[in-house]
Amino acid sequence: MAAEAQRQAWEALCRAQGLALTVQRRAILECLAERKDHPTADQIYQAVARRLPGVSRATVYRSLGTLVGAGVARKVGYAGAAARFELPFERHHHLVCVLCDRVTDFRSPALDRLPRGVTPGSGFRLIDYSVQFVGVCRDCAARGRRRTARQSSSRRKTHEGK
Amino acid sequence: MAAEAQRQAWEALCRAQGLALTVQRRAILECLAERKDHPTADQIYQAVARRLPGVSRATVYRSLGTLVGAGVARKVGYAGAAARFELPFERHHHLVCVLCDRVTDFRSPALDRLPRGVTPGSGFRLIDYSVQFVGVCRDCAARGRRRTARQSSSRRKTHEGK
DNA sequence: GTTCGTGCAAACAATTTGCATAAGT
DNA sequence: ACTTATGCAAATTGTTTGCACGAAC
Repeated sequence: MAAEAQRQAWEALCRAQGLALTVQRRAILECLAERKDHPTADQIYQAVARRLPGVSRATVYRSLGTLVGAGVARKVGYAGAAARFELPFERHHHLVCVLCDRVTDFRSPALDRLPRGVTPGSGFRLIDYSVQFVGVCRDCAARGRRRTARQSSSRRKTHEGK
Repeated sequence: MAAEAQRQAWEALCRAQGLALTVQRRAILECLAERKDHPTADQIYQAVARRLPGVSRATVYRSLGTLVGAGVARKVGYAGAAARFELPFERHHHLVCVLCDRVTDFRSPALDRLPRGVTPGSGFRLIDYSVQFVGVCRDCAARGRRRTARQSSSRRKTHEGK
């Protein structure tokens, strides 16, 4: 697996920008590397806390901010909902569920060379782009739900079960 | 101007779904129709409150939710930041600034026929899609800012001035 | 030894909710 | 009349911050 390569890549990135490689940051990055869903900051906190009891939620939020700023991690998700994170590997796009806010990756060769001649003009400094498909995910559709029942999110429990 | 047509369109939409056309909702929709930026719920609240003193922030949030659910309005914006809203007119895409969270419309014929053969498979019920360009907007680039100085947001003041 | 990062607790900001009242249809 | 929205206030949730201590370079 390319896990090792991936780790080295982010370590290099951090060092290049003078970011200290603390245990906490490593744990966060490893957490992101392990899961293919797009955890919220709080979910990451919980995962990290399992291996690293005593971490602070603040640290997770702060680190995520730093890592995103450094380009090591990426922030995705639906506006108005909790931010979700991922490691920026190969280009892909996102399916966002308006009901549960969950994000699913979506790859499509057809969409991969978008910015052909597309220059978000007038001084906009492009960092990244992706196509966002908004809709209702399979799970929510199956359950026939309607409202954004904002499933008693994080803070303590780890819902969003499978 | 097509303003009148637009208004009739959304009134029809609301009626079709049994949504009451209250003064508040009208005000909200008119506010959205008037401005070309993508106001946050709170900014909408403030605009509406100017013409309709006494409105409640809760009403604005609730109405926006309802309207989005009915397809009369659309929620856009950057994950983790305050949600922003717009009326869903002709297809367009968004430039999102990671520094100030502001959203700018971006039209591009090249991007308009995206979902050609693109089927976000496996049970995902597509409602809408758009390309999100993430980066630094001209203003922020000019100011050479760095951090998400989360400009002492809304609640009372109306920054984001231009 | 500095500088940068963490933990804690508290502050903030964004959004939601329960309930009684006031519209809308 | 009946149903659906509003206003108010309070509760939740998501995220940020100030400060003293501890860890990386």
